[in-house]
Amino acid sequence: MTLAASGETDEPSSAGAGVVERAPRRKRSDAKRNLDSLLDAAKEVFASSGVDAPAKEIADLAGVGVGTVYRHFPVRSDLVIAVLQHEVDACIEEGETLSSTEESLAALTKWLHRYTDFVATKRGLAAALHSGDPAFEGLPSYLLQRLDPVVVMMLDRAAAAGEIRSDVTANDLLRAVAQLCIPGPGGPAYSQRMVALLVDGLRNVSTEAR
Amino acid sequence: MTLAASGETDEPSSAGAGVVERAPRRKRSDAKRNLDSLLDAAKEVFASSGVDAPAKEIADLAGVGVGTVYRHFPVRSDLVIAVLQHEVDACIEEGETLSSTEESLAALTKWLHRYTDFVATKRGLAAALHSGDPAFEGLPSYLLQRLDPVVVMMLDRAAAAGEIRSDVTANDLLRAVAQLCIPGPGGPAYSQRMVALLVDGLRNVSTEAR
DNA sequence: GCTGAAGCGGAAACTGATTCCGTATTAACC
DNA sequence: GGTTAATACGGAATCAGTTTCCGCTTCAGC
Repeated sequence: MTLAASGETDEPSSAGAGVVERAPRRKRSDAKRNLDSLLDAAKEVFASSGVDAPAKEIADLAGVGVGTVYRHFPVRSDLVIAVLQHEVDACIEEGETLSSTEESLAALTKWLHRYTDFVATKRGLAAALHSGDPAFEGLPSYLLQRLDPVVVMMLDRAAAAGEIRSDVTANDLLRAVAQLCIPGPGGPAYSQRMVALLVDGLRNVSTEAR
Repeated sequence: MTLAASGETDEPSSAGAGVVERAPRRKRSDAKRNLDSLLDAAKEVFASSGVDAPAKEIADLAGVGVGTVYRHFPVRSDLVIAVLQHEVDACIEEGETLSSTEESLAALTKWLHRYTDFVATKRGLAAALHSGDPAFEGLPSYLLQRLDPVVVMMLDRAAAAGEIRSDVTANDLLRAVAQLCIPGPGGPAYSQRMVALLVDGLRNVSTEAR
């Protein structure tokens, strides 16, 4: 986790071995307040105007200056990640749950549709993920890094059971799904249909690369 | 074909019935020259810097002012369409050829991979298609409108032969393929693999919506 | 050659991102 | 409760790119 601005703990960590160092002073309370309002504001603005909403809009809603936004979150993706954190965690947990309660293919399928819903539902997220905009550089790698383990697990289990081909990686899948979630006419329903098609392709063992 | 700035013919069309009208004067030769250099320059810049390259870059290479770019091509997508015209035509022709020389499923499959290559190879095109940027608004609809007929034909033929499910439209497919062509690690090879997966899903009749 | 319509160039206005720095606030220490 | 240095703040300034606009130039038609 390389979150630039997350809260740390309140306690200043005691100085390292040997070197005589002044204990770092505690984080300022107004900074903490601002960071909180910023996160709240961002969540709201992202939901209504998308993750690429102008920085000023977030700053205004949070009642701070733009400078404060950039100080806490030097790049846009830091802010997006901070806001999405919990939802991503929930996604991971659900993957683990499905894995342990469902048959291997069903678990994978259900989870992919759940993930599709997650990505397709966050305004501008899918587009940002593939925009190539340096402001969002950190996003794809963050999601991949977080989600990869669960997906690998589900994928391996289903492949071992012979339910799906084994020449597609978790990375491939996560990226493809997110691409199919880019909004357009048809809304999330379109994305779900295309993901279903992809999953059907996954089940087609006959054309597997060897 | 709703190309805003394409060449028209040299001859001013004679006036309509009844109304006495001064014959419109011929298009100025310098304007034609500029339009040509603009198209040449755009083709080059699009190839090297992507379809979202700054207007100034194109203007400079063409040896004209930015104003001239905007006069001929009020929105970016007009210019992109003008540049892609021939390649799209070629794509359509190839679809017709494949249709008449190949077995139905093979024709569809080959064509989709050919289309994948086309989209994945034009710098920034796939991203622009799904960017939602108003500057590119016209692009998706142009491509859809041009390509839809051939794809519908191939799709129908394969569906009639029972080779593929019939609950997926040409529109669905074209869009999905273009989404999977958005560049990233793995290059066009990734796109081709994912399109192959999608096609495999298409062949899976068992889960077809009824 | 004249003339006015058509077209030109590039400066100006605008939009949003990002940096910067003088000022305000705070934690720590007395 | 006062002092001080570190920290954080706000928003003006800067920057990059798009888009508009208008005085000047060039061309087609005569």
